[in-house]
Amino acid sequence: MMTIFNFSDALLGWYEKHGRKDLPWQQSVTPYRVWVSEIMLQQTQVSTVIPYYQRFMQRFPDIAALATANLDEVLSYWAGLGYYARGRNLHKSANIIHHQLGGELPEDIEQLQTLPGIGRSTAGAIMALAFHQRYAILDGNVKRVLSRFYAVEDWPGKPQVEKQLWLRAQALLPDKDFAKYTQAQMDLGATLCTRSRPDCQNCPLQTHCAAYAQNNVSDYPRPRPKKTVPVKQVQWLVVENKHQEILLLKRPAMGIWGGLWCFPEFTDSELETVCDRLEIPVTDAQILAGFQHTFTHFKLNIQPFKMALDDAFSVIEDKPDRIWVKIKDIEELALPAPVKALVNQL
DNA sequence: AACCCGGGGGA
DNA sequence: TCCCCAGGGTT
Repeated sequence: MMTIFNFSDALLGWYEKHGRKDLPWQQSVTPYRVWVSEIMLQQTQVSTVIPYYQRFMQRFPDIAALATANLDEVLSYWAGLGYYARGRNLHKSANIIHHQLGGELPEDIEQLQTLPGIGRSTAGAIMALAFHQRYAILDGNVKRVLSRFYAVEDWPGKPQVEKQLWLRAQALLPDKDFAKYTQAQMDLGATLCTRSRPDCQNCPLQTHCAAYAQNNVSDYPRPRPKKTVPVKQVQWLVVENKHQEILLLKRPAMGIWGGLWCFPEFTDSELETVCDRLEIPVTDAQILAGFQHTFTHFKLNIQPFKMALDDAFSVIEDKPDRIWVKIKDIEELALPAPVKALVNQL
């Protein structure tokens, strides 16, 4: 008697033995806990997320706590995780839920996707993990697994390819155990069908994996087309007053490091112009060690300077987007990684 | 140094 | 509808 290979059965069987069941967001599961974890897990690996998740849930244990907190505090809990729009959107969505949707996450995929920060894949994950409904996800793990399983000959980020992968993902859904199945896919991609050195010998899908049959698993997924990245130059000014406080400016909500605190930044301006703009006296600046910060789309060459204001300067009061802060209190603030790195050098 | 990754917003 | 953007971590 011939049996047909069943993808979801194979995956679920593997999950029972080898899947992860002790992640923080798998304990006392609620839609809110699933939601926060899924947002943090966008672009970010489990091991990085865990400590942030613990701290975040301790401070914002439910939707009401998050909605009523101020955005700066939310961002300070996000600082270091990257992609700060996620934190802003999480806060914005919590407010929409708290004030307009009766305080609970909607149990409806269309409505979930209207909330800022929740796209199709995250909505699918919430529907499956929190509400046990039959929805597919298509995160990086699933894209990698399916690209290999079907030997997909194009970059999975390409819109046309992505569309096909969604269809595949939906076609493979089981008819029950949606939460387990969703977790199983993520676990397989994260722990076994990894980008480098996948453990094909222990893979439940090995017998029907097209890439494995071709003996070229590591050629999938096909890479993103390359682009050359521009290098940008920027100067940062570390201004210290007589109270050993540092001047930080809040960046605009849009763009790089939106809403986070940074050193005053300039590119070509004269020091005099910069001081003028900052309403501080022109003082000799000392050059500090430069360093580079790399993004996917560009590189940033950062040249910091330090300026110590003399006793004659009386501190101008803080404004909403401008603050004088003691080094030891700086940890409380939402700072991008290279700012934190420079602070640690001071 | 190259590569990875969900969603928003503008072209 | 497509392309660009964003940031820290891993390899």
